[in-house]
Formats: sequence, C-alpha cells, structure tokens
Amino acid sequence: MRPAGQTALLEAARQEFAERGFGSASIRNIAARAGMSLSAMYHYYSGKQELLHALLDEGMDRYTAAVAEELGRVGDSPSDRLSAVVAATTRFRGEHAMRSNILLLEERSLDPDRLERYSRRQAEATNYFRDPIDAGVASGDFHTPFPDEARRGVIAMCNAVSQWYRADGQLSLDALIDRHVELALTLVEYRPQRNWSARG
Amino acid sequence: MRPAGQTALLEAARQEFAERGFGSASIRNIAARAGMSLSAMYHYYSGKQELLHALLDEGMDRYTAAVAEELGRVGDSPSDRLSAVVAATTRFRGEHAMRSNILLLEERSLDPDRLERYSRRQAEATNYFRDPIDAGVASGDFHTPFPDEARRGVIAMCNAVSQWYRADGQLSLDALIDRHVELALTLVEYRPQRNWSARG
Amino acid sequence: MRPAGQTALLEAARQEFAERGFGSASIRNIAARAGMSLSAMYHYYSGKQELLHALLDEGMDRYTAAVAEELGRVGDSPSDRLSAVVAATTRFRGEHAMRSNILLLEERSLDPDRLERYSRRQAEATNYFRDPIDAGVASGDFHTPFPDEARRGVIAMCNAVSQWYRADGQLSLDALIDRHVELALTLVEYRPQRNWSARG
Amino acid sequence: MRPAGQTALLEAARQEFAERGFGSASIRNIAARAGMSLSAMYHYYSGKQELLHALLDEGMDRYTAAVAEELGRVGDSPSDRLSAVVAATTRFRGEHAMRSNILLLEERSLDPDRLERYSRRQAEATNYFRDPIDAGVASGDFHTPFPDEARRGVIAMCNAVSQWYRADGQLSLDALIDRHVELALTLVEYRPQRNWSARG
DNA sequence: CATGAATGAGCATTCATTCAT
DNA sequence: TATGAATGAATGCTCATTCAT
Repeated sequence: MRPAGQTALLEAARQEFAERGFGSASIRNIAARAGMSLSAMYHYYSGKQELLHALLDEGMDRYTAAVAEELGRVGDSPSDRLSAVVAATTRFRGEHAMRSNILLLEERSLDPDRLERYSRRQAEATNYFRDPIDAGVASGDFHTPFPDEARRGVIAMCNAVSQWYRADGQLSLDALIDRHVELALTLVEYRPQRNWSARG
Repeated sequence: MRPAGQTALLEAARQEFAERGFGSASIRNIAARAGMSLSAMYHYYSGKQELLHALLDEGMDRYTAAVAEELGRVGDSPSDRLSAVVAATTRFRGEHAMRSNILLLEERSLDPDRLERYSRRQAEATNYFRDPIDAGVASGDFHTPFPDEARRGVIAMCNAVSQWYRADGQLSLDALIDRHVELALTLVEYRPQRNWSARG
Repeated sequence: MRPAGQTALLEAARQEFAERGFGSASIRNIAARAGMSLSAMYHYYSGKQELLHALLDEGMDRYTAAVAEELGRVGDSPSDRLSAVVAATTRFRGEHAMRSNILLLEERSLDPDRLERYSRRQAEATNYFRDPIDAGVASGDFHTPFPDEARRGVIAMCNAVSQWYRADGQLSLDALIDRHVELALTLVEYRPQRNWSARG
Repeated sequence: MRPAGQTALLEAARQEFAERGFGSASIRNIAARAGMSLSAMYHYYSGKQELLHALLDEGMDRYTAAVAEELGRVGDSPSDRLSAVVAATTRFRGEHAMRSNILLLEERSLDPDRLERYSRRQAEATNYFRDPIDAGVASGDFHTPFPDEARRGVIAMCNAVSQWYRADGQLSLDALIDRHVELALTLVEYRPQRNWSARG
C-alpha cells in the first residue's frame, strides 16, 4: 500500500498537470491541493520531474492492468483480442480522462533519463494493438493491406476519447465502446472465415 | 507581407513552444532565437499569450488554405471530398509537424478570451470532415452506422501523423497519404453505387 | 498661448499623477490619455520629471494669480488681507483639487535641481499668509501669542480642503470659504480695535 | 513579539516608502536595506502592497495606543480630552514623522480591498477629535459655530507637523505641543463655564 | 518524519528614454 | 515636427529546490 500522503499527492499532481500542463504547473499548488507542506512533498518525491514520472508510471500501471484484465476475459482469436484491447483502451480513456491526458501529452516533459525508461513501457503498450492485428492479418481474419497504419488509426481513435468524451453527454461510454470495437474491426477489414467448425 | 521581424519571431516561438510546451517556454529564449531584444519582441506582440494566439491563428490559416486548395481540385462527390480532406490534413500534419503539434496541443494554454475566438475556427475546421461524411451517408455512398465516431476516428488518425511521422523514415509522405485515404474510406464503409447512368 | 498639444498633455499628466502618484504614473498612459504618440510627448517635454515640473509651475502660477486677484479686491488691513488669502486658497483647493494635490504631495518627487527652483516659489507663497498675520500681530489686530504656529494651522486647514472636499456634498464651497475665514480670524485672535475713527 | 526579520523589513520599507513614495519604492531596495534576500522578504510579506498595509496598520496601532494612553491620563471634560488628543497627535507626528507621512500620504496607494479595511480604522481615529469637540459644543464649553470645520482644522494643523517639524530646530516638541493645545482650544472657542458648584 | 526559513535564478512584463527616418 | 522601432535596465513576483532544526 502507498501511504495516504503519497496518494493525495499524486491525485493533486494529476489535477494540476492536467489543468495547466507540466510546464505551468506549480509544485506549491500541488502541495497545497494535497493539504501538505512543500517540504513534506519533497519527502515523498524528489522533485517535480519525479512527480511526473510517478504519475506516468502509475497511469501506465493502471492502463496495462485494465487491458490485461479485459484480455483475460476473451479467447485467443485476433478479433476477440483486438476487440478487448479497443474496449479496454476506450473505457480507460473515458473513465480516466485526466490520467490519460497526462500519459498522452506530458511524456515530452520528462527529462531524458526518465523518458527512456517510460518510452519502453509505452512501446510495449503499443503491442497490445500490434499483436492481434498482425496475427489477424497472418491468419487471414483481417484483410487490411496496411496493418501498421490501421493500427495507428485505431490507437489514435481510442486515445482521442480522453480529449472529447464527456460522461454527461448523450452517448454512454458502453455504447461508445461498442462502436469503437465495430469501427476498429471495420478498419482492419475483419471478415470472419467461414468454415465447418465452431465460431461464426 | 508580414515584417521580417514578426516572421522570425513566429518561427522562433513555434520552435520553442513545440520543443518545451507553452508553459515551459521562455520568451527570453524566443527573442534570442529570433535574434532580437526582449523589448523588440514586445513591440510586435503584446505578450506570451499573444504570441501563442498568433501562432495558432497562422497555423489555422495555413491549414484551412491547404484543405481549401485540395478541395478545389476534386469533384463534389462525398468520397472525393473526404479523400481530399484526408489527404490535405495528412500532408499538413506531416509537412508541418511543429505547427500541427502546437495547434493540437497548446490550445488549452490560451486564456479564456483568446480560446473562445480560436475554438470557433477549430469547430469550423471539423466541418471539413463532417460535411462529406454526412453527405456520403445521406447519399448512400458511405454505409457506416456510426458517422460521428467514424469522423472522430478519421480526424484522430490524420492528426496523429504530426506526432509520429518522420520524413526520414521508410514511408514516404505521399504513400502514407494514399493509405490514409484508403483507410478513411474503409472506415466510413465507402461502397460506390453501381448504376446505369454516368457518374461525374 | 500654449499649443493645444501641450495643454492636453498637462491635463493628462495631471490626471495620471493625481490618480496614481508620480512614481506609479506611466508616461505611456499620459501620452495615450492626451491622444498623442510617446515621441510627440517627448517633443514637448524632455521627460517625466519635466512634465511634473511644468505641472507644478503651472499650478503655482494659477494659485498665485488667484490669490493676487483676491488681494486686489480688498483693502490693506491685516484682517482683510488674511481673509482674502484664506478665501482664495480655500477656493483654489476646492475648485482645483487635482492641481492642488499634486502641488502639495508630489513636490518630493522632483529631482534636486527642479526642487530647488520650485521650493523658492513655494516659500514665497507662504508669505501670503505670513505677511498679514505678522502685520496684524504688529498692529494689535491679532492677539495670538503664536503667530507662526497659527499661520501653519491656517495653511494646513486650507490645504486639507483638496483632500476631503467634494463639490457634490452638503456644504457649498462658498459657505466653506466663509467658515474658513471666520475660523482663521478666530485662530489668530482677531479683535478689531475700537476707536473713534472709521471701521468697526 | 514580531520576528526580527519582520521588524527590520518594516523599518526598511518605512524608510523607502517615506523617501521615494510607494510608487517609486523598489522592493529590491527594501530587502537590501533590511539585509535580506528578495525571496526572504516574500517569506514574510506576500508583496509590496502587503508591506504597505502592514506599515499602515502598525502605524495606526501605535498612534491609537499613543492617543489612548494620553486620554487615560486626563479627566472627562471636553477641553481636557481635546487637549490630550491634540497633544498626543502632535507628539506622534513630531516623533514619528516617517510613520506619519506614510499614514497620511500613502493611503491612496492601497489596493481597493486593503484600502477598505484601513479606511475603517482611519474613520475611527477621526472620532478622537470629533467626540470631545461635539461634547464640548453640547456642554457649552466650546462656542465655535462650526464644529466640523474646526475639527478638520485642528486635525490638519496636527497632521502637518510631520511634514515641517525638525527635531533639531529652534522649537522643542514639548513647546510646540503646548502651543497646539492652546491654538486648538482657541479654534473651538473654549471658554470655561463659571458656576457655583464644583466641576469634576 | 516534518517543518518553516531561506536562496538565487528565473519569470513575464513595463519602464523611461533614444534614435533613425 | 512627428513617428514607430528599438533598447537595456528595472519592475514585482514566482520558481524549484535546499537546509537547519
């Protein structure tokens, strides 16, 4: 378990970074929001950069956990796996908009060392999409002639959610997820192979 | 024609904002990059915000001009128009990555007044995509059941280009544009209607 | 005649100095208020200090003229002359509050050279009060044992008008003048000498 | 007790404001005079305005304390009370010329919020003069037909001390105080009532 | 663990003024 | 006369960070 102070600090930093961007954020405000002294903050994190890095790490932890959980629920078919990843990503972007925006926008504010560490994790996350798409193309389930660009397109579509989706709008998140799954499958040109055995 | 000083200033600000983000950018650096004194900068622009606003405006000017030009080259059919918009947008994001990143990422750094002015322009730009897609759905050329989400998906795919595309990579921008056009048409489920009469 | 530009400039400077004080006043605002360019302003006055000095001089011109005029209307008796000076000063402070406040408060903002020139004029103005009071004491009309302090008291009473008097208040300026004259005569302990000849 | 840093800061600010006026004063100079860094200054006071406000408050504290003490020494009669207030005020203006000048001249430099708070205190201070004068008029001890203007005159006379009095001049402060008391009583036309019964 | 004091560099901005035209 | 461009210093203030306690 993380100490309560740390949690409050991360939440405060998340808000501050999300609202103003890393560069304009002030660690004084963050400490104040978290209800602690500036020095107390330095006790937990060694500086602004460390705070950002912790935030990105924590966000990435949660995201990968969410995707892994969803993947655990479905079978091995490329379409199922792609659907699960799209669903999990869309849901995460919608439910954790602040977290997601920081993940997506503030990466560039990391100093070189931390950026390197973080970029590796991010590259791995890309594989959540790459693996099923490449597998689907290989298996003949997906007929897109441009798997790389399709992958980027699907990812971009999902990621954008955290910038425009509002929970109080007309479209429920569940409905949006369904549509994103369908659109993703459309984009990769999923056409299930007809055969005698199983699954239609 | 804009005075030379202003142009240099905008270019310098573009670099600085793109590299560090608005919040972390220093107007001292900007002035230095533009080869002028801090006070000279204030002679042209009334402050950091004004510089950002000018940059966003100028970027939007160029983008809309690029789209308009491309649209001028094609016919009225929804598929042609959507293709033109996708092509123009993809090209712009690829050729003007810095400009685009600022347009896409730094909007939030505008103060409320300037944001309002700018948001109106941005909303209009969305119509470049909305109009042909809605028209295509109405005419029966596009069969997507989710035109709104498809539109967001296409836009996101195009916009993402400025974040990942490198001119020195393996894929030429022209090739990418072709693929994006195909992917966009796939996403909206474009299926040309067959009929006896000629189609323009 | 002063050129129109100069007049507008002085009026603008008067407002600016009166509202914010010399130190906080900005010559940019002054030029803007006067509807002229910064450079045009420098054409008339060589700087902020010069502007202040011109303002003090102009104010002093008007004040001495007002006192002289009032003195011209009355006889030679100390009480008449003191009354005239008190009346003229009170009126001037009430009618030209901005002018007066600058005269009274911004003297210290003058640089040493200009201060010396101005202080001489101010010392002379003090004599408007000193002369009749000393004369009245000498003649036996005024019985105050403390002519110097009484003089300072009368001057302070008159000067204060520009800080508290509001034309739209309950007391008319004419009424206030009458009262100030009476109070001044009370303070110097004016008791007209009874004698066989003339004036009661 | 105030920390030593704060005291030094107030003293430095007092000098700087008194010499140059609030607008021309530089917080850098103030910090330097107080022998501390600019940031240390901000640790104690949140800005230039706060410094001014603290100064005005502190000055007002001391003034009211001085008047209260003097009032505690005398009886209830209007003449005694007015004399005490005049004496205390004259002494304060003479002994604390810098403090007084700031109190009297820099009020206008306060921002609206702080001005409101301060103005309330200042209005109360006026009552030190108003109360005995009105009481004296009511009781028949003072015969002035213009108690309001007389009050303003007395206050102005006392306040002016901080602008002209020099401790190294010919007149001792104690002598000046005696004269001011006499002049004030003269101005309100104090004539003690003769009666058979004793008066407390 | 936690704090308040302190630092020095840096921030965006405004200043009064000068100068070439 | 009159102007817009340009300057360099100074403004009030905030920054992330350190340190003694």
